[in-house]
Amino acid sequence: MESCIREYADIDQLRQCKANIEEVQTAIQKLSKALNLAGNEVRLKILYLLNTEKAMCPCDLSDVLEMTVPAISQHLRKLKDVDIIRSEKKGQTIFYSLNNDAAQVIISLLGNISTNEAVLIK
Amino acid sequence: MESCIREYADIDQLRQCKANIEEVQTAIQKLSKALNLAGNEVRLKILYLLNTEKAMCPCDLSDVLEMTVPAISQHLRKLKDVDIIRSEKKGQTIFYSLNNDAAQVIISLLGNISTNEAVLIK
DNA sequence: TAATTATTTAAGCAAATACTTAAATACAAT
DNA sequence: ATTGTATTTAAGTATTTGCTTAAATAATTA
Repeated sequence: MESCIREYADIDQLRQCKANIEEVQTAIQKLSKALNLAGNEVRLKILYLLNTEKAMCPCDLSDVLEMTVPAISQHLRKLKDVDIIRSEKKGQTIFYSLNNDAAQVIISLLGNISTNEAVLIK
Repeated sequence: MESCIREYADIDQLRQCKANIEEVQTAIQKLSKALNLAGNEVRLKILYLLNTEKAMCPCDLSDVLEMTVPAISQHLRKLKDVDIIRSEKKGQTIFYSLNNDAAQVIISLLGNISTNEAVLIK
């Protein structure tokens, strides 16, 4: 693209950056995917609830979050598709819970949310 | 909505959840907003670069990320709108850098990305 | 002052998102 | 077997998103 013409553009720095970015490419891609999923108010609430309540069914979540069951179900599917949550069937009820391995990043964000001064976003 | 009819639905638990959610409502809203911004591959790369390079201009970012300048500029604006980043003008160049206060959450996520086993997302 | 460079803004558009409602599936109970 | 409950799936739709290109601003240089 070579859009920089500034003579004081540090060509070496930029080359370094490109190499650097390429190295973390897949890690960033995965992280952004996880953050994108958590970056939805409804889904973050679901994750928050699963973190505090251990396990909940779509029906309960629908109640608590005051949303239709299909809407909840579709969010759950997205989270399950990337293994952030897992499901366990008991009778005709399906209980969802956090998959602690993959949800680690998000759990750490949620952990201190109630007493969180770190969230200074406008 | 009252979609749960299961007799073993713990009504008290659900009421507790609702109260709980209401309490963290604004915190979750803010956090999801931040995560949503970071949950975009291009923006996460920008944040990663700003974290390692201290400050960069749209022009440099355009070079490194191989995207048009307007595309970069629009991402920067979104990040700036919520004060995750700030800008400093030097001549006709505008240098963007992380606003450590508001970017704290994200910085902590990026900090260990290169050696990150925590990101197990598919 | 005119041309160049860095950046933003605006308009347009294709793709993604998040809901809605209706239908399908699966299990349970009568 | 039939009805009822829990859930998912599918189709439709309005909104949002992230780019594109072109034009507008602003600062620098010739």
